[in-house]
Amino acid sequence: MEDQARMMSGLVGLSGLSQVDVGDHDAGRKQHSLGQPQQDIGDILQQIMAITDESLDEAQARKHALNCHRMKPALFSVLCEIKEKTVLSIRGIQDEDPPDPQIMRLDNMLLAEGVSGPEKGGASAAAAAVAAAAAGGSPNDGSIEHSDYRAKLTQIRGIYHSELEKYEQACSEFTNHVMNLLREQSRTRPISPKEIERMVGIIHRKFSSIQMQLKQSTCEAVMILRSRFLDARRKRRNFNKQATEVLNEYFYSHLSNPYPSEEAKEELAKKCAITVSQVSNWFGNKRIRYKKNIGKFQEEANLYAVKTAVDAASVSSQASQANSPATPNSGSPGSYSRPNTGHAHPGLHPTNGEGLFLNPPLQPQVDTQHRATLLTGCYEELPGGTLFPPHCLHVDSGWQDSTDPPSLTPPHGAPGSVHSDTSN
DNA sequence: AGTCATGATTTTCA
DNA sequence: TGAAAATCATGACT
Repeated sequence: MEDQARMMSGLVGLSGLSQVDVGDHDAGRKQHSLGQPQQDIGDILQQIMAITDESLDEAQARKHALNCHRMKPALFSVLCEIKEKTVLSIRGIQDEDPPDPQIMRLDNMLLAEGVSGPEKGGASAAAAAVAAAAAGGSPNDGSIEHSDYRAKLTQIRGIYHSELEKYEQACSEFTNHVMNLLREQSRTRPISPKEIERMVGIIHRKFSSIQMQLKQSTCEAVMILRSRFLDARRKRRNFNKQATEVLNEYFYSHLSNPYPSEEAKEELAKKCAITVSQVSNWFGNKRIRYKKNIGKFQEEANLYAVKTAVDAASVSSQASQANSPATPNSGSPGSYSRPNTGHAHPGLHPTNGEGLFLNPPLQPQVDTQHRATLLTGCYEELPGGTLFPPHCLHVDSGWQDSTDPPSLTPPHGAPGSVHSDTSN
């Protein structure tokens, strides 16, 4: 019996080499309950402590001695019996963990943001999504910001993958190490495959919690990057002077119907080096602000009326010199006329427009030579020196349907190269 | 710091 | 779905 106890203490000591709990406590407890004197515990502990001082060779030799001990088979069977009675330590352990919803959420998020998943599609898709969300920002530095965003996302992606790889490598290394250890120990004490499995599960759970932290940090980083990028679109930059002029020219020359069609918006956007949505914003703001305070915009309106009239006159005189003036604005290169005529925005404007305009023919229509002439003539007829009558607007019902198709005015003084100063 | 102008966003509506 | 209206946010100016 003394031999057996010594052997057991040796076994416990050996198992102490591993920092992993492999059921040694059960053995220790059982040993105590088998009636061993209390002081033996002290001996065992001493041996456990002593084993750390032993060299590897000594430990191996000791292990070998234990394995060759004549009582070893007997001890092994006793341990098996003990094990049988203590399977409860294994019982109740869930074999299969349901997938953690938190990890699933993080995974989905990382996939959507282009951090995990296929390299190319993911990152560029996310960048495209952000680009789309940021539509309305300046096209110039927008591309810079997009590339900046992409670069940062790639950086995050790189760090995430390298860290993930490290974790996975460490996890598999540690798992292998523990499994080898357990397999080796299984020669001296009973270790069921299920126990090994359980141990592997514990290790994987530990590592997956670390991975979750990594995923969480990565998600946070992407969110911060994203919010920073998207916040940039709120940063307002004034359009440059030329862009404002172009927009104002269109607005005041189509004051009767300041609703540019999609094509016109695209043309304007191109001319002003801004996006179509910015053009829409501008017209939306302009209409509402003009309507709210017509008086304030009177001077501006006059200014652009004169400007467009003068430009139209000069354009038409050039055209008459060079060509037949019969159809001065049709089909000529640079013409901004649109093919569709009539109601460009059916249903968008109130239908009660009849009689809203006190002087509809006075609308500055500079699309044709005749209209330009008419326009300049009209100014003289206007009383009180008011060049641009605000009457074309019915405040309650908005703008009347124009008899004139919404077309862009000829590119008077069109800026060949408009640069956004904003850099907006 | 206060004010105004103006581009962008959000809400509401037809 | 696009426009109106309200609101936010920022730049420029004083």
